[in-house]
Amino acid sequence: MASGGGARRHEVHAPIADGGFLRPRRRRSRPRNLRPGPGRSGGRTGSERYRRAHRQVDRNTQTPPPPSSEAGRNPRGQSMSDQKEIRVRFAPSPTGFLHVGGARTALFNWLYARKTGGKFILRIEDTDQERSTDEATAAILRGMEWLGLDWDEGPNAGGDCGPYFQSERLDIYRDAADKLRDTGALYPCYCTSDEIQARNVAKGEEAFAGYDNHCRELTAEQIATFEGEGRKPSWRLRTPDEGSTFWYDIIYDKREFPNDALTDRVAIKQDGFPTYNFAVVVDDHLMGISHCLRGDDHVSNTPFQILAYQALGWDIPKFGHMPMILGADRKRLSKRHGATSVEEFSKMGILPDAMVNYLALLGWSPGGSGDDVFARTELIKKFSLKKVNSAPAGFDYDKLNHINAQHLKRLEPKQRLALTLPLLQEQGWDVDPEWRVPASNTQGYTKLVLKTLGGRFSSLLRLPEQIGFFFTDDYALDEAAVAEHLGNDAARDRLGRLADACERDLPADEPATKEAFEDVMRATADASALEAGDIIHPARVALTGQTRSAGIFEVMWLIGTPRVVARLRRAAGAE
RNA sequence: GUCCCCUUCGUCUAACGGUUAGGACACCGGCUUUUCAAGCCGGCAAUACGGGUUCGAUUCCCGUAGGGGAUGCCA
Repeated sequence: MASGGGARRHEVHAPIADGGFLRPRRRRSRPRNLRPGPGRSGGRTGSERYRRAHRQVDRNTQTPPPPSSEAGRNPRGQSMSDQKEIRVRFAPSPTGFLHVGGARTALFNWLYARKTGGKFILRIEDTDQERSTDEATAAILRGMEWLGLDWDEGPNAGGDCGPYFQSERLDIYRDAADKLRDTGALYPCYCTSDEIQARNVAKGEEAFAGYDNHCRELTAEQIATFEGEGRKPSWRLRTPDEGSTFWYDIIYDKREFPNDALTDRVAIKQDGFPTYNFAVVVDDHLMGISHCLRGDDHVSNTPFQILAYQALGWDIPKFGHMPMILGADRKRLSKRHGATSVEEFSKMGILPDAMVNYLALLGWSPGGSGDDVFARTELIKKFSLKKVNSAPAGFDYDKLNHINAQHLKRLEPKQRLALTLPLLQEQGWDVDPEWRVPASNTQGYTKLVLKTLGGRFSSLLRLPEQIGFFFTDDYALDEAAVAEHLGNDAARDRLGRLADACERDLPADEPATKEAFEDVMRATADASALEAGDIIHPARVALTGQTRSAGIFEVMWLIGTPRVVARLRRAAGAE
């Protein structure tokens, strides 16, 4: 933990840190080498140059930007990024499936790009060799495709700023790191995390209290000793001890961190890979990212990243940190809350458009009053980063289901058919010419079946049970319904009479209309001095196996006379 | 421990410092109907707490409580 010393620190250690201003500016003699070369060890940790370099961008650490100008929200007090092309990105690390939090982050970036005519870039952050897998990358890509979040640059899409896998950009990070080593902004640290923790504990602090800047001013001898022991350094970014680092967050407005609370974080790991915090800066800059929109959990990484931009002498993008998504219990969303990967939602019968609609509503709102159901195009039209909330949002399955049902209901007949046909195939359902139904093929028949569903077409999962009895005689029977409506002689007798009437009064060789079925049904009821309902309810159970269905006369019309009669007789004969 | 953030009906949220605090989900009731949905109509339900500032605070400030995040050579 940086304490005391302040700016004087650099002076005090000048003999060590500043190897000599007469020295020719160091070339990258071993650009691929992440360790200090033998001749380098004295090297200039470069306090002087570091200070100078840092002063140039000090605007960003101490002086507030000009007040109340249009550019006032720009950390650098410039308006140029307002004219710059808008480029945003989603940068998942492939350590698992695409979960709702990541999907929402991706969505907001996508919406912003589509809204502004900017570019949406997908970058895979696979610098963690231990945890990154190809399967996870594939799963994330699948998830993105399912959601319909198409990217303009990235895997399978190409682009001028590739490669889009961080693991293929190691040279690039090395060059950037070399630049920083030259200025002394990066210095070697030989501590292991165990050692750091042990020191923290020894000082009476918590083990995870952070790095204590132990190796900040190592002498040449010390470095030589460590190297002699065969230790390899990580490279940490020197952070200032005074002042503060701040930015104007698109969502939170001003965010400020006192520099003395910042520790020197690792930029290049011992294995030569960059840390996330370093790679993200290099990539965002090189890929021309104008707006860095990400989860709220990155807020405390931002000062470090800003410092890295400054050390590199690069423009700083705008940052926007969106609230987290929590479970219904306000805890971080996890498996025990139910589905968390977008593919699970797909299996649950959620439409991509509905998922996108619901996710957009988590932390964002179009404002005003009215319906919350929006088509994708409406979402793009209405979306605004300014309306993004700063409070974490809880995930609500009820609302997701409602929005899904609404999207399902608004589908065109053609779209409904397209969703249903594969389902039919799965079940092996087909239309039989013997049925005497008003359609000659499965597709036409299904179209009619779906039409009867009307507003009942609200769940893909329930669909098979909703329409099964149209296609097969082997449909499920609701036992309670059977017991209640078909469990007595009177009801069975009525169904027998209805079957008789159907055979007697309906045309034998052609499909009967639903009106004809209704006439027969009502006439049968009248003849026995019954209410129509007394015969309709048992008939529904007999014909569909359920107490609830589409209008019964339409059902009969689509099932066809032979099957109607057979099912009625079967029920009538049941004991 | 330290740093940062958040807090409006149960949930998602709206509200230039002046509103009967609005909408959506869920829930309840009614209408409609051959059932179930759908649809339509109606109902229940909130500014976390305590102090300020102000003629007036959901809104601005401070504190408290609760929640979240960070504090990694994970991203």
